[in-house]
Amino acid sequence: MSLSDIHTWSAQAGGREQYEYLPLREAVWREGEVHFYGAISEYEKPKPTRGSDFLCTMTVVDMSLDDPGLRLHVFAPEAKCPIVKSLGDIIRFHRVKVSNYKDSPQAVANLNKGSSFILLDGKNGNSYKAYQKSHPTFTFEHHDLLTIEHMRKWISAHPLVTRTSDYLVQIRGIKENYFDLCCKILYVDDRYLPQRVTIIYVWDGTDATPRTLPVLQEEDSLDWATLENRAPLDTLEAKQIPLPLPPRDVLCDFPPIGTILPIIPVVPVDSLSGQMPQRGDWVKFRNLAVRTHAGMVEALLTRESKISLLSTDTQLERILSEYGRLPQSSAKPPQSLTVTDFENVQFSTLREVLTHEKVTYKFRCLVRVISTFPTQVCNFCVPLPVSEDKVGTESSPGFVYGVRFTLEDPTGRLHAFVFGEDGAKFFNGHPAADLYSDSSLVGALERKVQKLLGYKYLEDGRPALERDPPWIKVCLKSYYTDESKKWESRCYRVFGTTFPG
DNA sequence: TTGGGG
Repeated sequence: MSLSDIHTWSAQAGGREQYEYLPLREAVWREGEVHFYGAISEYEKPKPTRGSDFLCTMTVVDMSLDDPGLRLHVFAPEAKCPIVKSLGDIIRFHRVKVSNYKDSPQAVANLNKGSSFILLDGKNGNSYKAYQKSHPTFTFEHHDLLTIEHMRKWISAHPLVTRTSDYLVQIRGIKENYFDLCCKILYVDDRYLPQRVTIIYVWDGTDATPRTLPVLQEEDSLDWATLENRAPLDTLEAKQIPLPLPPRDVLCDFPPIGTILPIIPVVPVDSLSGQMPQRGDWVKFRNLAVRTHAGMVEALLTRESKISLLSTDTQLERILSEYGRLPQSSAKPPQSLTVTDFENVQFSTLREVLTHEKVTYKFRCLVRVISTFPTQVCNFCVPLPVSEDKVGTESSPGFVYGVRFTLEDPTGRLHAFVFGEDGAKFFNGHPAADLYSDSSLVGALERKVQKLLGYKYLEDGRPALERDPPWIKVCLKSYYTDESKKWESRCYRVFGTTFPG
């Protein structure tokens, strides 16, 4: 029995009100209102309109019209919009108007004007119970059962055709002002709800291409004692270069590789309630805007953006080669201005450092130094505290290195301290000294640090406004400063690393 | 009424 047999038969059966369900190819040509069954091949979550309704759009297909199918717009109060669970589900619509838009047929259903629908699972063997219905009562005859069974068989044998977009990129390819992205929702951060700021963290397994950074402003007024004790992940307080990351317990559930892209809705949060994706979902964002903030790429969800369902068989996974832990944009094999001890130790991503199960541990990473504290090289060394019994003796006080680097790789950012002997080793050939009395040493160190921070110079010798730090290898160790709050006081240090300069 | 693959 063909689909049109079923459809025609439906008009003849039974005694009460009858609906003739048209094959979509026929519905497209029919004047006035039509009824049809369709398999959903594309679906966009409901969006507010300028009017009082929400608009939910989708593409429906059947055996008579499967490429590209029929675009369907549903106007309805937010609470009545069809909420489709998976592509390939089946929707039955009554009283839909088909018209033409830009030389293609287009169907419009208006729930305020008598349109109604039921929504069913599209997979074989599932129940015939609608998982959503626009009205408390609806017709359901034997022929409905047959149609659903017939469509399910067809759906299982026919891959759904979805349109591709010229704007579709992976996170590693984000460049343009607007883009589309297929990605997994890792976390929806509502911590800043009082200010009604929500951040949607997404991932697709690829690394964002590193951005240039602004030159650092002089800012040496922070107190060292508070620096080491400040929680390294306390994002909102970080100075100059922010470390915006979800809380550690959330981060621990994230994959170890690939950039986490924050998507920030710049529409009223209320208008998003119906379309806010859930943790774990794979979705397609359409028409996101790009913003770069402190050298990190962010996406903005605007009024023009849309959130679409993605078919569940979409699987994206980075090939875990020997370079799986290395940034996708770095040279292979990696080039580095530094040399580390333990060259045989495998690289870790900064996310692996941040989420490692042990508080104290040692790692080797490929990172960029995106800022230093202090910013002025003449403050890189501090006097050793003079012990009581030495006060008044002849010996001049010694100096040690005391610098904090902000490190970045595609997976995260953290602060790492370069202290004492580890600092002297890092700044190879320049032992700690009273830098205020040694301008030639300051000059030598400045040249090193500017290389590290990726400063570029204009033709007249002035530093360019943008800089592009190179990749360097570093050994990192994690430790804590407070026995009673090990995780809260966790810090990182650079060790076993030499920067010949 | 509302919007529509930029």
